[in-house]
Amino acid sequence: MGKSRPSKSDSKTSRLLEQQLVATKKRKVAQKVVITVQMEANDIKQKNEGAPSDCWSWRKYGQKPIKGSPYPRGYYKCSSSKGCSAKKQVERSSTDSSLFIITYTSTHNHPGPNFPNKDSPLNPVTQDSSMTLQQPITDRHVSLEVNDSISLVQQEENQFTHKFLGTISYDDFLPLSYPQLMNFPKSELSEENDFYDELGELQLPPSFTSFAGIFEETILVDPS
DNA sequence: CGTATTTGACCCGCGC
DNA sequence: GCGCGGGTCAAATACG
Repeated sequence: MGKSRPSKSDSKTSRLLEQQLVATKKRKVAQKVVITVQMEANDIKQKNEGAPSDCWSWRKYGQKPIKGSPYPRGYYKCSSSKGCSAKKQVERSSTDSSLFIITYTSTHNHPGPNFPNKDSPLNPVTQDSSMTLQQPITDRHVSLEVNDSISLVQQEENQFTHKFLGTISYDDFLPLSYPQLMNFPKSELSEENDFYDELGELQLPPSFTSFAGIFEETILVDPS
């Protein structure tokens, strides 16, 4: 009978208050990484209808149809959501059903549940990032991208200006967990600058540069 | 029976 | 100010 949610406003209110408090107290730093995964129809038909699985466990908490796309977009949260605000969105390209667009937001606060062969995902990426790149490339190609500009797989210039597209194998950067990759020691970011400027001035360690396109977008919200 | 997914409602920001 | 598009919540259901 009851159609509307009873105590929705209450929880919402408290949550909103909390968010506001946080936003007011300290500026919020949001990170976003968009990667596009090209899979073969073979792979899709095999078993994984949805997105390729990474080493993290995700809990689906929503799905919405996207305007202009026949495929819906899935919203996932980290399974150990207690204290971990890592989120990801999985979407299929409207034109190429073999193209998956995965958007990662925030970072993990805990070690992954089952990590194949790496030390720990929480480790800063200072160890063997270059080694990963030398692994054989599998059949799935991945492109990583900064910002929410949705220009997909293109061969742009090799400069990491504000948009960079690289191609590495999916399995290669899996053990590194891309959200954690964004933990690299960046120079002090001016909080009042546009991220375009930021990305232009980003100083990446040499080993990192060879990663071909794993970047972050940092959004700074200043309460002023 | 416990946990993950489904699914419609709700909320919010933005453009007109 | 209103409508639209996108993101999240949470009750219900499916699944193990």
